[in-house]
Amino acid sequence: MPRAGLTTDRVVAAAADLADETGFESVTVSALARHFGVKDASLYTHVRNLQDLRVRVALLAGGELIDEIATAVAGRAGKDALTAFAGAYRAYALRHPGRYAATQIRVDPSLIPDSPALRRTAEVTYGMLRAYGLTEPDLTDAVRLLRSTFHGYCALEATGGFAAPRDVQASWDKAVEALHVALEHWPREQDARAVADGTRGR
Amino acid sequence: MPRAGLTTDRVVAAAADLADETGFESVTVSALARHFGVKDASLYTHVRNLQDLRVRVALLAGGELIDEIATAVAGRAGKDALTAFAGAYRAYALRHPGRYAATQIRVDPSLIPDSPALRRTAEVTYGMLRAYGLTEPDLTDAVRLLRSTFHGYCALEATGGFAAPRDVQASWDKAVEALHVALEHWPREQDARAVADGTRGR
DNA sequence: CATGAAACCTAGGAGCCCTAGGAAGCCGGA
DNA sequence: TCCGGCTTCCTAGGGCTCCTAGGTTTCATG
Repeated sequence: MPRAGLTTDRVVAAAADLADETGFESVTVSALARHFGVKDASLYTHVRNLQDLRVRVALLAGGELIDEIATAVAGRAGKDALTAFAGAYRAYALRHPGRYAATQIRVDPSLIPDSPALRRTAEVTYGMLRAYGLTEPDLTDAVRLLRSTFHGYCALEATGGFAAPRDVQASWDKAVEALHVALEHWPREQDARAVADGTRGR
Repeated sequence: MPRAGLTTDRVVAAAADLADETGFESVTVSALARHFGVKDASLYTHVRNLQDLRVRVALLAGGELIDEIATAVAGRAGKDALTAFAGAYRAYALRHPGRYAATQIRVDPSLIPDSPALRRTAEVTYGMLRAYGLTEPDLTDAVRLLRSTFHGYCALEATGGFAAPRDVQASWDKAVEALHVALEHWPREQDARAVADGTRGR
């Protein structure tokens, strides 16, 4: 019987495709083995276990995502860069729902430095914000705000969270504009004082 | 042998507690049966299947969440209401990670009208935004922006997405302030035109 | 052609979801 | 008090999953 010619990369790529088709949660060693016409035990030569497979898919997807974002942002600045970043981000999430879901798993922090994708993500994101003239810690706060909104929007959209009869693309564009406004009028110290005296718990 | 005295409500409540302790994904019929000292087949008297159990946990958590938010928002308006809403939202997500994760599952749209929690969520959210003077479709856009940011932030925080050495609570406070700024300077039509001529894809 | 390193296999254990049908507790009314 | 009858909980079992141990086959290389 001829061999399937499996490698770790081929297995991971097939897992990513399967995730996009049927959902990241339903990516299973058995289903993957069926796809290759192979017994499931055979896959454990190329992948340590299911967790390892998922992490590999996550790193693959994270790299693809930041590559597309970096391409879209290249040569742009300020609002221009922000809308390009946002567009590329959501486009990837819609085009590759399973891969995108993979990027959200909790990954062992010890192997984060091994991944160039995560470092590049930080570089591109902070670079995009340079035009807004923020300094630490506001810069980190702004990055967290953007990541949260982008991810939250895509996650809610993916799970059917936006039921209202309003075009989702139009809402997205408005949200990006609103974020741009927030970045331009970023709350500084004197503004923060007023809120601190208000209703915040601590 | 005395009976365990199970009911659907008790099973769902135990599932929610188990979710908070060990994660929503690891809530299993078998584990739940062990918790009650009962065979797993016995639970199928009270719950149709695992999917049904998860939906019930989601509806329970959604109700609890909106109740706490409504209590926090009551009697407040504008920025005051926004910070109260945000604080109650994140506090629930941190205190009940498993229940909160449950609220994010995709639920059959046909049984949404049965759930008063979802209607109340819409009422409270739209009511909170009244002070900002927005009208449709900006109102829906703003609701989507807030939900996205709140959910995205809590989701990223839960999966360890915020690695930078910056206090997460402080970042959250800044994000809420930034959202308030965005709502006060909400981009209107004349502003939108400038962006439309810019880099947006379509 | 031999040999060593892989890729791939069979066999099997354990956990999970779920169904079908039987036994046991608990309630009402006679 | 006793006796149906309803409900709860059980045993039994099938199917799918992850994963390990150890054997066999394929393939490249000397």
